[in-house]
Order: sequence, then structure tokens, then C-alpha cells
Amino acid sequence: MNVRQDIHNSDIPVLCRSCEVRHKGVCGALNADQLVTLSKHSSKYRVAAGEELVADSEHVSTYSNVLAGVVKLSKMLSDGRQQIVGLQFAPDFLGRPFRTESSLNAVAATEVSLCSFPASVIERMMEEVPELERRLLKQTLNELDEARDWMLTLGRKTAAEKVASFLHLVAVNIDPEASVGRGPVAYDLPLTRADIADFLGLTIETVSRQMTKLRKEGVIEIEHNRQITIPDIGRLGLHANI
Amino acid sequence: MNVRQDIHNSDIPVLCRSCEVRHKGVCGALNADQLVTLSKHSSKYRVAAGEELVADSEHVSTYSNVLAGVVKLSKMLSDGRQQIVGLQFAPDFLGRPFRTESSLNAVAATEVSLCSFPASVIERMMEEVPELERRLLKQTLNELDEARDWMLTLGRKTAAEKVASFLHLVAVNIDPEASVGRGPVAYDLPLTRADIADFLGLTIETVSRQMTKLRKEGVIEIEHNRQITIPDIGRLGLHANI
DNA sequence: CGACCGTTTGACGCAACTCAACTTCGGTGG
DNA sequence: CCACCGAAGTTGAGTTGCGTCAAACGGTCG
Repeated sequence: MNVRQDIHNSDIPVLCRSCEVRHKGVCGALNADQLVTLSKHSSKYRVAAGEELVADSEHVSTYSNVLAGVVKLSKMLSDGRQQIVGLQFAPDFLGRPFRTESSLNAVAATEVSLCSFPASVIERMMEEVPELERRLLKQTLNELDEARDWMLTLGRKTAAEKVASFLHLVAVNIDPEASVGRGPVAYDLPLTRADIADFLGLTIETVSRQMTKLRKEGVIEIEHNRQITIPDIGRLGLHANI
Repeated sequence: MNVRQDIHNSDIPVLCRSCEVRHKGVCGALNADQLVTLSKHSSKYRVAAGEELVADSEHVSTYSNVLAGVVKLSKMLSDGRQQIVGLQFAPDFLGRPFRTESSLNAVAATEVSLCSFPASVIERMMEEVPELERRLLKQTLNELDEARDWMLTLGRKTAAEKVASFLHLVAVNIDPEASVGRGPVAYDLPLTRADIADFLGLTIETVSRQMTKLRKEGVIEIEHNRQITIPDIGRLGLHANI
């Protein structure tokens, strides 16, 4: 059931046929021939939660698409204080064109499924396929919008609003349909309390207290620490001040 | 002395000949013919400090290059809390392709000189000139890097470090040479204390106290509230925890 | 001159941090 | 099977960095 029906499905590389994000990520810009070229140099693989994908200031020569799971992007000060500066969900593109040195750290927050390709191949195809470059520009602009939204959260929201904003953000990314409706949303938290704290610029204890507060107010339900149910996402939005 | 010597200077539009940023901003991607096309629809003008350039959720149909001065990009919560999410210096491009509705507010922080053109012209040229799209991608990637750097500042630095980081950021943007050397840097602050507070996620009073502290420690000198001298930018960097 | 704006300075309060104890849960091995 | 362990999370008590409120200062403009 994973195989999509395409007009020229037979031309589509085997690796790509069962790919859930083929039409969504940057690959959506490519035709069958271009997909063949790219897939020749691509490989899918899974990494466990906690694995480091890109080390800070490491030389990067491969890019990836996130097929499933969540990747956290973080920065650190010399004394160890850490800040998560972005979360990548499927079908996000992972990599920084025009710079071989990474300025941040990419770690799998959950088990992650990736499709990787050499940077050189993508860079060559960007020359040939303007639509590919355009997709990258669009994704980068979206990430910039998200980063700026989060700056407002980091700089101006209270701890309670920050935690609600985070739960809201994950809900919207895991279930894009949910954000519009008002029905219940349920998911497994992709991050530990420590990660959430690093994403929100708070401490573990403050995150824990605010989660408890939201639970007692009936805004969320929590089971086994990680399973979250949001009965009314609109109400959560109010607490997040969105 | 403003007129640059080019091989085909006579082909360069009059409007562009004296332009200080022509080779740096997105215009650097264009040849003489393309510059002529663009300049036919362009106009330079100045706006006073405090003028609004783009209102939040306003329909945007023109883009601009910043030729001189500083533009602040900000976001606001419904109750009035505000966060500046970016500063644009020359020769930055001002606008958000692929979206006609602005998600933020652009206000001149100082007197600003702009070169504006209709969005439709840029969008058409992006189709024809891949190098233009590439420049936009590069600028967007740089802005994303800066936004993420600032997220670390907002989420994890102390008030003292935040203020030092801000003074350092302005120094580097106003005098790009200065950042490498260790010599003194002097500039006029482009932002009021209120703006600085909104950029750092602090209050006016805290910004003022931290500036006073840096002054008393000899890290900076302040004259007439706005004129800043940094005797040793490396030392400022230490206080900023960079 | 007085009104006003941007800024500084001081006194005080509180939201979030720190430190510490405790609980829960999954895994592991005797 | 239970005992033990470490990792993750919760809860409480006390502290503190920054916010709030208030007053005063200096420059500018009508």
C-alpha cells in the first residue's frame, strides 16, 4: 500500500517509489530522470534516538531528507548552556547549502528515518533544475518565519505560555489537519523534558511544573509522561497566546 | 566619487551608477540589460526614523533594497508585548517572496535610504535569472543563521551577556572589518533603549543598568546616550560570551 | 521658560532558577 | 521472580535575576 500510483510509475526509481515524502520535500521538484540520477547516489537509513547526525563545526558533505521522526538542531555556549534552535519533521531538508562547515548540531530526537545524498550531487542539480533551488528557497523562508516566531516566544512569553506554545507547535507539525479544526489531538512527545527546556529557554523543573499546571487545568492529558492528548487545540492556543 | 568604474559603465542605468550597494545586494546578480529593466520600475527614496515600511498582515506588493540606515523587523503579541526579530542593514533585501501577506512589521530604526521595485518585476526576473534566485537563497540562509544565533542569545544568555551581544552585533554590521581586528570601534547606536529592550527580550531599565555596568567596567564608552566607543572589541566579545 | 521624551537610578516584588529529596519506570542480572 | 540500578520526571523550599513602579535627570522644542 506504500506504492503510489503515478502516470509513469515504472520510470520512478525503486528507492523512491515507496517514499512517503517524494512529492512533498525537495524531491517534488524532480522529474523521473532526475530522480533516477539522484537516487543512484542516495541511501535510506534509520538512526536511533540520541544519535548525532551532524556535529557542530564539522565538515558536511551529505544532505538528507527527513522521512520520519524528529531531528533537533541545537547550539551551545562555551560553558555548556544549550539552546535548541529548530526541530525538523518529515519532509524537511537537512543541510546548509553554500557552506561546508556546520554552525549547529543535529541530533535525532526520536528514531529517525533519513534519505541521504552527497552534497555535490544536490549542488549540481541545483544548477540544472531551477525548481529545486526554488523549493529550497521556499523551505528556507518557511524556516526563517518559524525561527522568528520562536524568537517572539523565547523573548516575550511567560513559562506557561512557552510550554503551551511548544505543545501546540508539535501538535500542528505532527497532525497538520488538526490545527484548523477544534477536535482532539493526541501524540507521543518527541522530546524529553530536558529537550523541551532547551527548546524553550527554561529549566527542566519549570517545564515539569507548567505541564502539571496545564494538566490540572484540563488543557492537556498526560499518560506515561510522554503521551499527550489535547482535547481542544483552540483552548491550548489561548494558553499559548497565539 | 560615488560613480564606480565599470567596463560598460555607460550601459549602467543612471539610477544605479551611484548606488553603493549595486555589486553587493541582489542587484549584483544582474547584468547591464537586466539592471536597465529593473531600474525602469525602481525608485530611490528616504524615510525618517520611526516610519513604518511594512505593516503586519498588510498586503505587500513592493520589495526593496536597504541602501543605508537600519530597519527593524518586529512581531507583537495581542496584548502588546513586542519582540524585534531582525535588523536589516545595507545592502539587505527587504521582502518575503512567495507570500503576499507580511507576518511582521518593518519600521525604520534610523533614517533609511531605500531602492524599491514592484514585487511582480522581481518575481519575473527570478524566473529568468537563476543567479538572482541564488542570491536571495544565500541571503535567506544567512538571515536564518543569524536568527538562530539570536535564539541562543534570547533563550540562554544573561541580561549582561545579551546587552554585550547586541553591542557586538551592531559593531560587526556597521564596520565588518572591525570584527577581526582588535582595534577600537565607534558608532552611533541605531536603536533607542526601548528598541534594544525589544530586541533582547528585556526591559528598558535592565538594558540601561547593563549599559552603565559595561561603561563602569571600561568595556564601552558612552557619549550623549547614543555614541558608543568600543576600545577592544575582543573584550566585548568575552562579555557577550561569543 | 515649561512640557516632553529618552534615559538613568533606586526600592521592592515576583517568576523562574537552584538545590535537594523523592517517585516512577524500564532494563538487567543474580 | 524480585532486587537493584540508572534515567527521567515530579515536587518542595529557598534564592535571585530581572521586572515593576516610581522619581529624577538632561536635552530639545515650541
